Amino acid sequence: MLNILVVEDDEKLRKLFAAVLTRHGYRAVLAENGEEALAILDREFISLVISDIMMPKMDGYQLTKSLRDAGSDLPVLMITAKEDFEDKQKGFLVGTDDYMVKPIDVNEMLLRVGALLRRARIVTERKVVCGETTLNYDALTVWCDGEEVLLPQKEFYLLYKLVSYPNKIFTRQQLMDEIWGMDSDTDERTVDVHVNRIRERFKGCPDFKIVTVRGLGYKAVRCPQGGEGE
Amino acid sequence: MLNILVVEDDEKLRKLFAAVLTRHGYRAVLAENGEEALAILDREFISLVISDIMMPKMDGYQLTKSLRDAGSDLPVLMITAKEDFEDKQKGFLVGTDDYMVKPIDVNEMLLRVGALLRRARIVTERKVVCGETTLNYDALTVWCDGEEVLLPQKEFYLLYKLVSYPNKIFTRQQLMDEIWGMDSDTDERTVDVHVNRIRERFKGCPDFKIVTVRGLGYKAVRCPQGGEGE
DNA sequence: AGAAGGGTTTACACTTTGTTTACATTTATG
DNA sequence: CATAAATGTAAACAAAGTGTAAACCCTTCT
Repeated sequence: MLNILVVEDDEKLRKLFAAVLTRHGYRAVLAENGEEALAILDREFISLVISDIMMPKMDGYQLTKSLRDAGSDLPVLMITAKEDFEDKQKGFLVGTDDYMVKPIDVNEMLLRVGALLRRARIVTERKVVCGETTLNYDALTVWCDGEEVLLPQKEFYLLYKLVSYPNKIFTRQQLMDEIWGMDSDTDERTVDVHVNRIRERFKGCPDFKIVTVRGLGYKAVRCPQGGEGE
Repeated sequence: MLNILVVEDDEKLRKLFAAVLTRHGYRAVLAENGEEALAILDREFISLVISDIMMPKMDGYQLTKSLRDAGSDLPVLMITAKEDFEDKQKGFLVGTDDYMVKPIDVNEMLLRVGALLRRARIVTERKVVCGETTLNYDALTVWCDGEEVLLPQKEFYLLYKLVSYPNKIFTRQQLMDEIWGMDSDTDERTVDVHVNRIRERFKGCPDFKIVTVRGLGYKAVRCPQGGEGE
């Protein structure tokens, strides 16, 4: 499922967009301004941002600029009012990928979202390769040892996160925030259980291992491969 | 060899596209505007059109419209500048199949060309083969296991869609949008019921399987066959 | 060694999601 | 017009995924 972050201060619009996106198989994540958006981006895997320009606290330009400055190439679809439009260079100079002028036609929005996602997917195939093993984010599958396994969502996202940043230690809290969402009231121990399930499932896989870092959390390590001797 | 018609008034771009396409095994046919393009289409067998929107004499919208009015469903990949987008209805309503926003990334272009051709082939051949099984779009029939079965529309289209893109996961919503239409108010669960009917009907068929991806949707997988090769 | 503080494992309960069935409604067909 | 076929709806049912808790097992530190 693709997560789309909608950054819009007008509640009505926000809800409208969310409804439309949800209806078309995306998951909409909502923020009222750029600050909130950045916080969310920090902890959730977002595939595309739809952002208004005029907003309190942090506007769309600033938001996009922050993203680009941080080296992200997340696609951004900007929403402008006609009035804002005068300084249209501004928007694109900071790295917007596309824009729409209010009033928004939701079908147009869907088309643009589709086109941007297609492009983004082309540029960044969402796969992680680790030795002979490949994780396919879109299919929730792991190709390992000659067969493709379909994982449950939580397990997959957890594994994907860990394997995407090999050797990086994640605290349980970080993992919870990212995969369960900030406002989940699930117990931290649950992470352990899922790690256990993943370990069980891939105990035969020679390419990676999930290592416990006592007192801190977990990390994935790539295992050096046996073209060499044992 | 597939012929691709490039309609672009900027000579530099035209040559760039031609070079890239040629290098990847297509034959590029060039036109400077819509009028020229139509003339060429009249006398050459073209598989796909890549057209700029803004051009002298006849623009991309008009070209596409002429094509569609003449009953052609040739795939058209439109190239737009961001500014063209103002009169948004225009582009998509006349039947563009996909679009790219300038500046064009040629790799992206190739991928989109590939995708469109693939889709077009499915559309024009109007049948999909999967192992020993053949789906015939025009007759709504499935040749499987030595006999031809006529399916009800919904069941057929659903199956056809899934089998046309093996391994690709479709959300219920995507399938609804495609087969029932965007503004259908039919319940998503209905998809399940049809999937169930299809499964029941083809439980003996060894060539494909419809797999549930919990929390996401459905996908078709081709079953590796004993003995047979590719 | 023994206690304390993690971490792991297991079993189970609960929730969410998908499947199946029966039936009502609509649409095609003779 | 009658009948059958196709489709949609609803409800009962089944299963997978997920979370909780408790028991167990290490490591570390005094």
